[in-house]
Amino acid sequence: MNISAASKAAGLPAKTVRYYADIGLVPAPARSESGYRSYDDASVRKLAFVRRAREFGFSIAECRELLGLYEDRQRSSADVKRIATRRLDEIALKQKELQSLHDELAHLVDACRGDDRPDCPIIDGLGKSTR
Amino acid sequence: MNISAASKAAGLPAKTVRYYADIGLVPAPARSESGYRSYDDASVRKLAFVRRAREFGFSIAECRELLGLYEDRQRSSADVKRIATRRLDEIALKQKELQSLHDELAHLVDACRGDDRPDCPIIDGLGKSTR
DNA sequence: CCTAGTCTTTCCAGTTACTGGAAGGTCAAG
DNA sequence: CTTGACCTTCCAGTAACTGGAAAGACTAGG
Repeated sequence: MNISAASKAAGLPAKTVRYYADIGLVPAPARSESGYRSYDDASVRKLAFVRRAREFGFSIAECRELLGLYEDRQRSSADVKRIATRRLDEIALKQKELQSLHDELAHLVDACRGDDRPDCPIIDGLGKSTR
Repeated sequence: MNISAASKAAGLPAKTVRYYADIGLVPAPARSESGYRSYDDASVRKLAFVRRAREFGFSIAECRELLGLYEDRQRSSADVKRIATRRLDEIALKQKELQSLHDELAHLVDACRGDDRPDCPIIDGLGKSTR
């Protein structure tokens, strides 16, 4: 499988696939005689695993950790749960922040007539410091 | 006012205050004889305005736009409302994504015993492609 | 067999929004 | 007069890619 087929199968841009090998996140793939990278199903699964983990917001460093656990037949699921739970806490925090952001901004937008007059509650609201 | 007083008043790190002038987001401040930057209340207000806008998730480019409107006595509040509403839509989208992320991950964590056995639903769940 | 078009390669640079750190000048207190 | 806190500039690094140029490889059509 050449890089574009593999990248399609994994759901990642080819550039990113190369990049992940460059930084050693995944092992460098075998090469054809002419130098083309060639991928098998196992590498594609690993790449897709990383894509999913990235979509879950895990950093590259965390993906490295998770991939290690993914490959380690001896790993305990406690390790994985610890990492995932931390991530879950972060997500919850982000949700709260986003909610108050949304509420504040929505309030400002509501208060704005949106006409051609220079008087604007949004601008005024942004100007008011919360600190 | 020297930079550290101004940065404290605006709620930004001094490095960031310098940076904002470097990229021309805010005008370069006056200098003392010895070369120290000196700020007045108006500049601090502008910096705080940017901080708030950044906290709302506006990009530097959008802040530039908003600052322009902030300073333009002729601007219509329709312009501002347009930008803020777009941002609000983005926030709502982000919230939805975060929610499904949270649900999926929470489901995996729930299904995980978190013991020392190598069998782990989180790892398995990440491995399963959604595409 | 040639050619056009699509892959693929490497490498370098740019993105976003800062942040860290070194080397050195300035200022106020004791 | 020396210490220590501030200030300056400049260079480099971060995260995680993304874009693009230049050049080699492969495939199908004529």
